[in-house]
Amino acid sequence: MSRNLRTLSEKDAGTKRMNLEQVAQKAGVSRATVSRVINDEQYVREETRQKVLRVIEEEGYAPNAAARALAKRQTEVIGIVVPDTLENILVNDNPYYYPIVLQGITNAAHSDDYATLLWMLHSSEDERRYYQRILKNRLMDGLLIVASVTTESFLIDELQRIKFPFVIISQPPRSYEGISYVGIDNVAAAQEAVHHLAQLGRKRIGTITGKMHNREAQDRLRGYEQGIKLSGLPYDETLVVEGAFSRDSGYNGMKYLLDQGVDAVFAASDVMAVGALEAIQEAGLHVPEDIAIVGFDDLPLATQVKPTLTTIRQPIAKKAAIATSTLIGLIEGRMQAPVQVLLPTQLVIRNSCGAKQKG
Amino acid sequence: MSRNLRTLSEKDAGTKRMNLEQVAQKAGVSRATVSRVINDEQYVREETRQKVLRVIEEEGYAPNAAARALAKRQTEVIGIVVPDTLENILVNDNPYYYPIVLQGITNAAHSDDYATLLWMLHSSEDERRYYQRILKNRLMDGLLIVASVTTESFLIDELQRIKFPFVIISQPPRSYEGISYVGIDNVAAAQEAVHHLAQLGRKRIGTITGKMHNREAQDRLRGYEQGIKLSGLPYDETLVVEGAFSRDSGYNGMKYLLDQGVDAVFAASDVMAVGALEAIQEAGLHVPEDIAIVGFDDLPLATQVKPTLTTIRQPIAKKAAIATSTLIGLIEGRMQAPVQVLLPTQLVIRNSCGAKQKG
DNA sequence: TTGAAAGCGCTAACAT
DNA sequence: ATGTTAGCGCTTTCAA
Repeated sequence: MSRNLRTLSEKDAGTKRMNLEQVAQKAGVSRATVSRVINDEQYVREETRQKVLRVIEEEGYAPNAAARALAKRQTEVIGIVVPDTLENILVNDNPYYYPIVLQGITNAAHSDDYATLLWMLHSSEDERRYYQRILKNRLMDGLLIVASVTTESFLIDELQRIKFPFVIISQPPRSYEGISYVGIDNVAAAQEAVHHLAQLGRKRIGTITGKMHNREAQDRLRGYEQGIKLSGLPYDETLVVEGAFSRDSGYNGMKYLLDQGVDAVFAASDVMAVGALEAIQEAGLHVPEDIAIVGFDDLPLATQVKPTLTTIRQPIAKKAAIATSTLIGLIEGRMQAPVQVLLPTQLVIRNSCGAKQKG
Repeated sequence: MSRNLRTLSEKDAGTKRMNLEQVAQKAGVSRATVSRVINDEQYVREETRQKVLRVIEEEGYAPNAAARALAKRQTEVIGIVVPDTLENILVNDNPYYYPIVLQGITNAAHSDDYATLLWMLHSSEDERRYYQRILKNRLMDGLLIVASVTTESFLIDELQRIKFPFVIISQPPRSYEGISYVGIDNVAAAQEAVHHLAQLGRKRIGTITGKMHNREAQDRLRGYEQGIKLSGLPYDETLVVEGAFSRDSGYNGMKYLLDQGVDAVFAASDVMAVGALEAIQEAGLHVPEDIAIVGFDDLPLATQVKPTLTTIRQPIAKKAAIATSTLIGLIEGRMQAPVQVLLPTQLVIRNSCGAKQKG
């Protein structure tokens, strides 16, 4: 016991921080005044403010976040929930997504002076426990959920029940009404991709979808259908094959589509597009001459393959940033849930679709 | 003003949480007893404990983290500093590293009931401000620094000055003495790689290094030198070319080494090894027949190229996990700084080195 | 424009 | 084994 005490005081020896009280004394004012200064409130005489500011600067004072959070009943911390195990992240072959999302979130959060608590699911842990741990943590004012293939419904239900502010990054399953999210318009994007291929004269346009329990996969398929119909082509469901967003599934899906004699393919992810590319080249065919490809995401990968990939670019960082400011708006009462945002995407034309004349 | 108040109370309507006091009342005990129960302390009669536990369960009570942190002067939160901009992360072509590290950290932290605050540098912000923001945040008990190519010396100096617990993931520059870190034994690893090539009969073994201001790059080069000498080969510095860990630099480095007539190459990263592979194949030569390659990292990439890459596997997640428990040990006074750990690596033999007979 | 004082929800002596 | 009490460092009325 006494040992613990000694250890603690020794540890703190060089670390001991000032508190409001001490700053107030040094500056010859009350704690309330110092509090007003650090919170940038009005009704502080400029002279007084300067005096206090000088002491703060000299002493390198920084307020104790826990005390502030306790008094304000607000922590200025938001949580980031990544409901995906590392295995999933790597298997999806899209390791870029999460770093970009995290960067987008922290960026936006920090510029509003919020810190971010990171929650990642790990494979050894069951989801229930994971979500419970998050829910028990009272150090957050709100939650950002990076949607995944796994089902975070328990978490969402709980959050709704206790009326805790949260925003989902990506569109949630259709069954969820009235929750806030920021996603992209997958239907419109896929439609544009397919329409583009049709405009280039392709007649038998196939598609390799994502896992169909996934909302984004569903919407991209819907966009494909609409694109086909709007282009005046016959809709042929034998040209639709279910993939899983991964390279392998793109490769295998393409093998199937080759048998169907397609002259173009819309892959619901760049990674699958690359898999498809391999299958085509292995079959001795050429892209885009024999078969045109359009992918989805615009990963760095898209420019690293030959031919470079025509693809749909989605604004990942922007999505994350908007979700973050939305959450903060919700927390601070400046916005009312649900806030639902769908961001536009952009068709990036490179060499795999044949729109560009070579040489 | 009154509007704000209304908004607040409305918002809290369904959210209002119990506090210790109320739990104590419901259970007919004092706050101290409830506190003992939730902190798993001894000296609580089993019967009492159960009674309290039941109320907690019924009411879904969870302690307020801010209040607890204030009283304990400990937050049970550690910070993760990623002093790399997204641009750097992507340019390094190793997007796998960070997700794995983050997973390793959160994993270990959560199992000790610590939460993790994530700090990422963004390109629009200067490093100084970034570090200052981190240092001002008083919501953390310690810091994990994911070492990078950029210089985090300001941060490290400050942390040392205020005696704030921190651990670096990867070996810091040699100029830092007495700080805690968890890295891998780069020298031994590189030496093993080179020795392996020599054992296979290779005589002119070149190397493509990382950026030489980087400690890991330096150590891998040192390991290369030692490996050459230990194998009884003449050390020839014209066989050393500086790369930058990126694919392009591997490609270009290999072009140079081809002119030097090497029969093997040790690339200080898998990504560079892949670049080198391309250069070799472009020159019409074969791997491993004409030139053998050993890489470093064992990324998923290593098994996705043809031939698959013989490489040094480093335990990234383990490194992160050990750094985390070390930090927590430091925070809780169970360990004394500096704690310096070097983890062993493992040579993974695949097809690019020629050790395996094909077919 | 400033100060006094009462919390915020919890922990940790100290008593009992 | 349990209760009492005094903080932890800040914010926020309220009064001056």
